Amino acid sequence: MLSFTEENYLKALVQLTGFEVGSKEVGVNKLASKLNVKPATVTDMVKRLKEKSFVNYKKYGKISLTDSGEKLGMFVVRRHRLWETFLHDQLDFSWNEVHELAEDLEHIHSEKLINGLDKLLGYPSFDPHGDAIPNSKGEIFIPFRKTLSEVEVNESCRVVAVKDNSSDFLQYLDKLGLKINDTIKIIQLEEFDSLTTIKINDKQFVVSPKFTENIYVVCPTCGKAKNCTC
Amino acid sequence: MLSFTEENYLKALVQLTGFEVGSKEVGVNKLASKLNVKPATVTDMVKRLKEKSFVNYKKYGKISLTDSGEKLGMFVVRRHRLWETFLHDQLDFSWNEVHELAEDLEHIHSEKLINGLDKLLGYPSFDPHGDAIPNSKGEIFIPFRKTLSEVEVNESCRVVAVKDNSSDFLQYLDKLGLKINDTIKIIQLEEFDSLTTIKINDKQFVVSPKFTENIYVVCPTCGKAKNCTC
DNA sequence: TAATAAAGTTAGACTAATCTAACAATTTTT
DNA sequence: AAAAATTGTTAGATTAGTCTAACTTTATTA
Ligand SMILES: [Mn+2]
Ligand SMILES: [Mn+2]
Ligand SMILES: [Mn+2]
Ligand SMILES: [Mn+2]
Repeated sequence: MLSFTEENYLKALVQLTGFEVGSKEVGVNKLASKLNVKPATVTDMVKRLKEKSFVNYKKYGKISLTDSGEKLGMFVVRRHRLWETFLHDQLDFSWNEVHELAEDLEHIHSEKLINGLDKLLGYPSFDPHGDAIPNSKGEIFIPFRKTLSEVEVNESCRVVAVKDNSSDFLQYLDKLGLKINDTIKIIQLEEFDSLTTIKINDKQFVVSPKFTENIYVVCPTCGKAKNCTC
Repeated sequence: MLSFTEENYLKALVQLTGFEVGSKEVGVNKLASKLNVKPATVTDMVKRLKEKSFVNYKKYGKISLTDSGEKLGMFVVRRHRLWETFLHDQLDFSWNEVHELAEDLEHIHSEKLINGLDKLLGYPSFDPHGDAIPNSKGEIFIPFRKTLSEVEVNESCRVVAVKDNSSDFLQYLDKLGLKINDTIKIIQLEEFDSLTTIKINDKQFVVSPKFTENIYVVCPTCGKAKNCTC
């Protein structure tokens, strides 16, 4: 059985090498800062994870997940996102309250519990932040999306997810009244400092790249993010 | 914040000194065997709990809970029993599957979560085994009950709780088809070896004291266990 | 290519929770 | 009251996960 800590390492590796763009490998320092521990600690732990065949690694080299490591990490993500959905849908938690608690709940080991939860929630595909939920086989299907910063002036788009899940950002979105599935129209873009004027539900706001780069959107008509001919 | 282990000690102390009959104090050996650790381990831990003012204790003396220790222990029991009820009522777990999982879930710290669960479940008073659930103030109300072994021949009674929560016992009850709220009639008692003939839903069984001493019942008419004049 | 910077490792230490084995105090029995 | 049994404590060891400080390897830059 995996310890909480081992699970956190595997989940972090999935997040850093799995569904993020870029490489399938990661360095000790990056993993350490993701987990808020010192590099020395990671070196130690990675050796143990290698012992158990969850990672590929050699001294001074990069770290990557083995198939079994990736699968286990993916299940932690599944549990995390299902709990977030449960808290949000069944217990009326807001989207900025669910993450912290899910960090604990994700370590409860029971396939029956998690599949029961999945059923209770109606087999949701996305969590309250719009992130895809891995299925009971550990498979995840992430739809193509682009960030709001990639949308042209005068175009409209539909919000499908939030990239930055921090409580600060989510509360800012609440202040703006922005929710998943809302439509945003780009009114104007100031090239000089990238400040963008947008319209959400007929209300107009000026937002910075910190906003536009952290909102995932698709075409409101066809639901695609690429090659949309609408 | 309390560790899992500290919480388990406080819960065990509540169970041994709180709602069981008898003394409000307990010895190191008894606590050790309840927690499946060695007495030496308990001595150590009890010193730490005393440091934090959760127990009263002096060398070679008995252990008892302080008010704050009892309150915290009672909240662990509340969480445990609410989770058991959730698993049973919402996720269709049987009453012999809930305990083990609740042993883990009871350590998730969130007042909001637990009160949300309480509301979702309709503020239940009893868990799937018939045990009283402490309320959000940490108060518990345990109704008077007697064991089936105290019921006279030819009398009927209603099952309100199960004393032995072991999976083995619960599965035996399932085999007999016995559930909370069922009515049992004592048909005959063999004084020699205390074997008892009972009737559950018109079916007759011969059971041993291991059964009759582990089933809590009340009068089917007035719901009382003492001074019933029905 | 040599110097410097960045990234990674090692050694040694700490804490919480546990154990075993030896010992000490208390209680019960004779 | 002495012996025996029970109950509880102490000392020393172990394990997982973490840290700091010193050191080594690899990468970047001049
Ligand atoms: Mn989250
Ligand atoms: Mn999420
Ligand atoms: Mn239980
Ligand atoms: Mn119970």
